[in-house]
Amino acid sequence: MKLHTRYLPQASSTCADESECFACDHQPAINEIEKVQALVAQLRAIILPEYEMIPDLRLELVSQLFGSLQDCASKAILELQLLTTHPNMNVLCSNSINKRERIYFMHTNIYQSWRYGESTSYMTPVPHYDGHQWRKYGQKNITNSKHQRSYYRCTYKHEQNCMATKTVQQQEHNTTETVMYTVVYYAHHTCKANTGPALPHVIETSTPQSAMSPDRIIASQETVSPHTGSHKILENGHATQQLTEDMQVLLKKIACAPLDSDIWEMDAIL
DNA sequence: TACATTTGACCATA
DNA sequence: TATGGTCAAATGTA
Repeated sequence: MKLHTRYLPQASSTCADESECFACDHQPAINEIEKVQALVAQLRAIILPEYEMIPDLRLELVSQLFGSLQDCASKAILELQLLTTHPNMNVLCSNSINKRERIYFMHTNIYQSWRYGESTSYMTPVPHYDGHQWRKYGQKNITNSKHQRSYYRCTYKHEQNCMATKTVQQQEHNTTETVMYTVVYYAHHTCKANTGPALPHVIETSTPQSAMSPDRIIASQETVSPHTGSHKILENGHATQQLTEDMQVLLKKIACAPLDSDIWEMDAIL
């Protein structure tokens, strides 16, 4: 897409109308969402081992729900960062730009290349759980860093010519007790990750292009050992498909469950 | 035995 | 030449 700058007004350094401003300082909100992410990760670490003892549908469902929580938080952070860090985003603050012009700008190269461009980095306590299947192909010591950087490519690189890669590196200084990792994604997945017999021990987070529909959650599967972090594919064939269909029914039931219950009982829904 | 990870070597770039 | 990214053989695991 070619950028047409004629729609871009002079950037304003101040926000004329905060109620409609896209580019105010959202850092406090980002900080709070990052806390939520850390807490969810800790809660998952407590709960999932318990469900490991009961190998039924609930383990998969709980894993997916945790993944969805992380995904929501990550996308919220991404959107907020988008509106606070790009030097041209203050265009959106200008009082002289109308809604149509804003929409146009958000489809231009400046916005799109930054939003979906060469790389996207995230901070997360759970770097392996992003809803895609990755294969580690390298690990390097990085200068001035005591932690190694790991290199991953899409499992379907050769089968489907998917060029998505990512790097994972533990952060030097963590502000909380939770160990945080910097995950950098390069390129986008062009593969269909649901090929092959992958039964979900699914945890999905931080997927830049992911959608939150139950269909998307089912289709995007990563199998990860909760103890080693290594990726595994569990073979189940027909049983996998049946389980997946059951999961979709379950998710729909839960989606329709009353929200005003004092106690959220999965057994009642089941 | 198949597939994933590890790790040293190689390559590109600044 | 140092650094970081990728390759591929060796190794590990289920």
